[in-house]
Amino acid sequence: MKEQMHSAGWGFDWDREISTSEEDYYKWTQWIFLQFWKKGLVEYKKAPVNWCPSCMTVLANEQVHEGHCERCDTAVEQKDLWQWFYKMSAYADKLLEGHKQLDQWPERVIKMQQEWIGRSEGARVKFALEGSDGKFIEVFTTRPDTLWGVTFMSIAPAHEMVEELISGQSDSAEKLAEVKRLRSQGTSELEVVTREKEGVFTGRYCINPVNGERVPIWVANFVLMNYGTGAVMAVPTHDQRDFEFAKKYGMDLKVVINPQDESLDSSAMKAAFVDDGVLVNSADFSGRNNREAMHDIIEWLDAKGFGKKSIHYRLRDWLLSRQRYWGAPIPIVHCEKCGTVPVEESDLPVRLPMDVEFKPKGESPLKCSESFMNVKCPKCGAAAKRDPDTMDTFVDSSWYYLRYMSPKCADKAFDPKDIAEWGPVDVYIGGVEHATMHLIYFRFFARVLHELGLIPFVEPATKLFCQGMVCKIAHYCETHKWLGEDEVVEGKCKHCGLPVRSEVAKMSKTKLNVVSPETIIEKFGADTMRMYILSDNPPDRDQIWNDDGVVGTSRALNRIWDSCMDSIERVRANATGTADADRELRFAAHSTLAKCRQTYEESWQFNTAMARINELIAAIRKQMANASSHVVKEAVEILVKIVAPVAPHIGEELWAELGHTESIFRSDMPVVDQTALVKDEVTVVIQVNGKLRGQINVAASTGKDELQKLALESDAAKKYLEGAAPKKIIVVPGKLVNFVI
RNA sequence: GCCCGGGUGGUGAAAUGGUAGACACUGGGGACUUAAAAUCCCCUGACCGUUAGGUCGUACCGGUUCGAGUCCGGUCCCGGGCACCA
Repeated sequence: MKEQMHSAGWGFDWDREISTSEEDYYKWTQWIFLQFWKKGLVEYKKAPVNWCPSCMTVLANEQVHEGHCERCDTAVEQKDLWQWFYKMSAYADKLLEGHKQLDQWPERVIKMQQEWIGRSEGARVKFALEGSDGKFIEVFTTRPDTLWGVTFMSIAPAHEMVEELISGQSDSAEKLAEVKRLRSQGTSELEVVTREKEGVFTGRYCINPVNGERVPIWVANFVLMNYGTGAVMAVPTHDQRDFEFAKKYGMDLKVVINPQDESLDSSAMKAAFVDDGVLVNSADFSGRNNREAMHDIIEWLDAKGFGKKSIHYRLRDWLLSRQRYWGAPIPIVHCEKCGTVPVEESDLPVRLPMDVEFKPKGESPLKCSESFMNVKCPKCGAAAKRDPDTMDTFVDSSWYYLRYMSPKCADKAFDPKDIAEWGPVDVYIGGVEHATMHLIYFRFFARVLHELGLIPFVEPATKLFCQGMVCKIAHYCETHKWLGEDEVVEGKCKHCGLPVRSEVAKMSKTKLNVVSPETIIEKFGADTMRMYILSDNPPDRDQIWNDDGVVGTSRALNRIWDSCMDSIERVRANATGTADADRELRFAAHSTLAKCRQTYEESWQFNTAMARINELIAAIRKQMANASSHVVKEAVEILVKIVAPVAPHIGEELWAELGHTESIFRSDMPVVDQTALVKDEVTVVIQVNGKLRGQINVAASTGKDELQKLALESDAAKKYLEGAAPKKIIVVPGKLVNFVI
């Protein structure tokens, strides 16, 4: 990797190299954990993981296909584990608020983050549990206006009251077995939304506070424990998901909102009515517009003690624990007497042990290391155990930019002086795939570190640029999984002959569709590779990898070299050229210079800048023999200057060949001569009804009236107007004249 | 399914609401050469036409506009994300 970067000529400061897996880095990742702990932002709670009983390991959602393990096809279970969290949801509002100062971040990233954080306003409403002493189930709803239409309640399979609700009934065992099945179904959002909606009736009822109606309580596989309260009121007439569920299980339907001037018949409804309308069957609120009544309904709920206005976020707490080896060990000790106790800062780092067996045993690999696990409680000194888990690697990447600013700092995570000097990051570059996860963790960390007084800024990066993803075709065989390109022969798997499924996907190690730039460097050199990448397509657009065009870039660089060599002759001749040639060449050189400066400094539209460089090369070649020596010299030097940042090797070499003794990278970019950009003649298009019918060349200074006159005299106008007067004439000086007939 | 992007020649693409296809790749033709490579020049969206020129054309359908690849509404397809790939 490093070798590759060197050979490509990327200008990294290797003195700042860091490695998040080294203890001088993860020591500080652990230290930051302790600061979060002190601030009360660390929580230990139970959370489910995907568990493959055959592989004895925790699976990522992407390793689970239709409820089965990707590797061995065993049915995946959900296993509750005690795990560590950062309380990121407490920062939901602050993270949304922070978007206001991110005016140099792409709009789409902000949009995605807003959606991800998902602020929604509504109410929490308590439904009393029938036949209990004061117990209740609390729901969060964004639609308190539909409270009178509730016909059942759905609670998450993982809801803490499920066992209690179901117990003591003749068929409790069957129901619990069914709930267990629903619990095993996985909690990824994609899964939850796509899979068949299923439920189990608990046999119990709760009471709708607004009208005293009995509401059956169901356990439903589309309700998530980590969203809201884990319980939702169901209004099948006005929510499509509830509608489908009610139809499937034969639940009641009750209309509480009618479209304007129409009356819905619940038995005839084919889908939920989700638009706004007029409230009906809703006590005192009947007859009002549902949207307008919302606020009053919430106030009424509050006054009556039925519920409260509530703002809820989709953003969840950040699950840190990983049952893996690589990662920073969580600096916590579990003591029987003292509970969970943080490791003393002076005892950091908690080092990854070396005596670890990697056989999957269904537990963290660290757990088998006696030397690691057995420790004294930092509080009471009694024998205790270390936490066996390591941290999510997203934690490492949430603060590495600070370590880059202060890589050698030995006694702190980073030196405030360095951070003040370098931070925040001026331009942060990464793919959009990080829009919601990494970039939110990254912002969350900066905010907390700021509140801890450790960094002076709140937002970690002033400007964000998302380069497009490099994609390539990837192949998948049912038996042999992801295949490299050389393992596919005529659309079939080389190993078993089965047809492969192919898709264009982001390059990734898992999908075996990665290409390295080395082959291009070997064949054409680093300059060609660098320039080709910039020429090929706009940097923010996804790209399907293809190196067919590389020869074009290679040829362009050769032409630059040849032109420079030729120019040396011409310059030495001290020739005087024609005025036309001089003017054209100066125009080409300075307009290209202007484009490149603007591209490098601002727009980053490199592909079009590279196209303009090609045009300048052509102009130099065309005018070389006709232009004056000093103009040729100027044009060639501009060319070399604008090429050098992209192709530094050839740039430096040519600069020396042109007679300069100092490095090109120590010289300034030339300044655009505006007078060279002035054109005295322009082409104006003649249109008839918006269709191109001809063109005329006129002086650039031609005004509107004069242009209209000239256009009327043009051959095209004569031909298409046939002497008749046009209904309307649109004149855009310097551009076009459009006759409407 | 939801959120965010994208869709323009054979290919990568260009185009402040104003000449669609700049610049390249591929392909075709030619020059140079004993020959080949390299290099250079010309052509290369489709259809009609000998030329001049014309018609169509920016995923699809509709709208706004003198004028739409560009703006608006809807549809389809592809990619990214959906919280343990990182």
